[in-house]
Amino acid sequence: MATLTDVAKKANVSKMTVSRVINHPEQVRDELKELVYEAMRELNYRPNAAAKALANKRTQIIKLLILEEMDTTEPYYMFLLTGIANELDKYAYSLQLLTRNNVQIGDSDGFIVCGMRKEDEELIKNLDKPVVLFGHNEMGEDFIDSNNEQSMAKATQYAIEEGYENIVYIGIDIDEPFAHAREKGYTKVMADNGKEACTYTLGNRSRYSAAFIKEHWNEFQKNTLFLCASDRLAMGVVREIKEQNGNIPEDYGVIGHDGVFLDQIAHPHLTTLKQSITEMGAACARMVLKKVNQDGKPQGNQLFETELKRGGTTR
Amino acid sequence: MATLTDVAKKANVSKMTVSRVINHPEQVRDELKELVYEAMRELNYRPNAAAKALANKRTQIIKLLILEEMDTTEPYYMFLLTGIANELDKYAYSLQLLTRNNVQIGDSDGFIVCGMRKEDEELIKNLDKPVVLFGHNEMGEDFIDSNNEQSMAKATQYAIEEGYENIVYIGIDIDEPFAHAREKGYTKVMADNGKEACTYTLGNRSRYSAAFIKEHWNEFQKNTLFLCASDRLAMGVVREIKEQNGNIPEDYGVIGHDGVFLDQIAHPHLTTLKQSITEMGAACARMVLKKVNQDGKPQGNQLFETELKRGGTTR
DNA sequence: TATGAAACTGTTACCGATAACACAACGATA
DNA sequence: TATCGTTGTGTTATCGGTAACAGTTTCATA
Repeated sequence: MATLTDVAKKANVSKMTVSRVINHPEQVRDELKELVYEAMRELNYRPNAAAKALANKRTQIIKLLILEEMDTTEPYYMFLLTGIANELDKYAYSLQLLTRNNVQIGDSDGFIVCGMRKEDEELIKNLDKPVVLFGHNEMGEDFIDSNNEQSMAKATQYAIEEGYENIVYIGIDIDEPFAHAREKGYTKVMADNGKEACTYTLGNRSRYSAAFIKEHWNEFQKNTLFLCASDRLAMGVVREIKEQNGNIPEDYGVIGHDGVFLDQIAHPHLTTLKQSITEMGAACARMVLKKVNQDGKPQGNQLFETELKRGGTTR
Repeated sequence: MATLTDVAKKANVSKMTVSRVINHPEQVRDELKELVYEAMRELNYRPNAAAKALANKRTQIIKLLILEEMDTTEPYYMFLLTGIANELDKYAYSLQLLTRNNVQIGDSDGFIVCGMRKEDEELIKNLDKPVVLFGHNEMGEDFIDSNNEQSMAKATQYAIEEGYENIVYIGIDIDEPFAHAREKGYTKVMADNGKEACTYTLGNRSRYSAAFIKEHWNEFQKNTLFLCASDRLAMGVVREIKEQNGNIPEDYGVIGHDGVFLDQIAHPHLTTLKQSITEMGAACARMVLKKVNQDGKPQGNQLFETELKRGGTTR
């Protein structure tokens, strides 16, 4: 592997000049810059991350802290991970995976935290390095999230346009911002269209939503659409409607939310609001790195649109 | 953060002695060792990975190369990842996630490769650092895998003991060692018990197995168990049996394989052969690190047992 | 033409660890 | 007692970068 020194020799300049070309190119004459770039190309120079880290008193490590229990968790973390990892890679940063049990181990330059619940505030506040959250929060931390409200608004609008007479919202029974935002998107559009909102909330398990449908089956007339706050809930709804011999999608429609894996496992495939998790992961990575380089300066937040992906559960 | 030098001062020895206590403790007198340990504890010393990496001409990075397409992939990679990451963490190593598209980027001390197919041999052979595969292979590379043959043998045995008269094997239609091993486990136990093997292979999609059941429904008498090479196939089978109004688990049994996520999504939960992916991940990590420290010396392979996890699809 | 600020570029020291070598203390051997 | 191998510890140089400072060139200005 070629080093800075090799490049410097080849370009007939000092190591420092090469280092500058990389980190502060504006301080170097164009002429020399060209020479250096040329030498780097010829030698296929790749900076040594360890040396860089040592000199900068950095670790070149970002930790990803996953607070959710993984065995109950949906597989979207895989996408998040690749999104983050690939982006970090570009800056010679690497990713370290943490769970609740090993936060304290070792050093890093920053954190990305996901699966956070309210009771984790304390934990987050104790982190001594720049933090970006994956998921909305109200404690003022920078975050990346889906635009949950807009997402559900879009779905509701779509359901109305498709002519579903009754639109029932099945939300998640948890006091977290994302859950409220999703519900709000629904109620707002319903109100705007002079329709009456009909909202239920359940624990996020397909058997709960299945049980719910079973119990209330006679209340649901034909031409009803069930707008669910997660694909998991949507799956339970679909399952029970089929059990009751209801017709999907003619008489009953179902829309889920998340669009990661579950929607494709379901039969028929779910109509869902798909999040672009990989992109959001990349955004998380960019945001922490920026924050690291700006000495922890707040970066605000960034919301991503979801895509309405039509499956076999709506007409 | 305390450094080697700090510890050395506190213990009244040279840096080198401290370094030795860490890396070659047998070369240091017990008396001094105690002093050093004491100092390390008091200062809460954590070695600086970057410095270590630089001095050792290592990167302290292991790359995980995932060759499968992730959107069709089951979420067990999350478990694999945490298994690997947590283990690497213990040795101040970090994990870098790669997909097919960015193998060449940057440096590392070793590779863990998973989702490998035969056509990837070339790619693997070109890796210039120690490699451990997750998944059986016949190219002589060290690997970690489930004991697929034994796993299916166990399931077959179980099905026989439970009194299922006919046991049909639904395998995956792919020419890879794991697929053959699973089938072999089945056929062997069937032969040993004087029963006739009945084997089909399909593409690994639930709609294929569902279609298959539909097509052959009249051939399957009551008291048949379907032993499937994946939970995905098992899900399709369950779906179609229900569709045909077959009784699960009384008249028809279904056993899947993998035990990661899908078995829990299915309704009822699948009886499946659960792999302990997290442990296997840790084993991968240990193996590459050992290989790295032994200059690439072959490590052989390691097979993990699966656990027969009873769900609602067998009696 | 002398002068000083601005714009570049080079030198030195250092980040925190380790290997290789140098050296001291020790007991065993002749 | 002189010599030697062992064992244990310290010294030095080095890994590949970067910041801080020092030195040089350039050019507008007096």
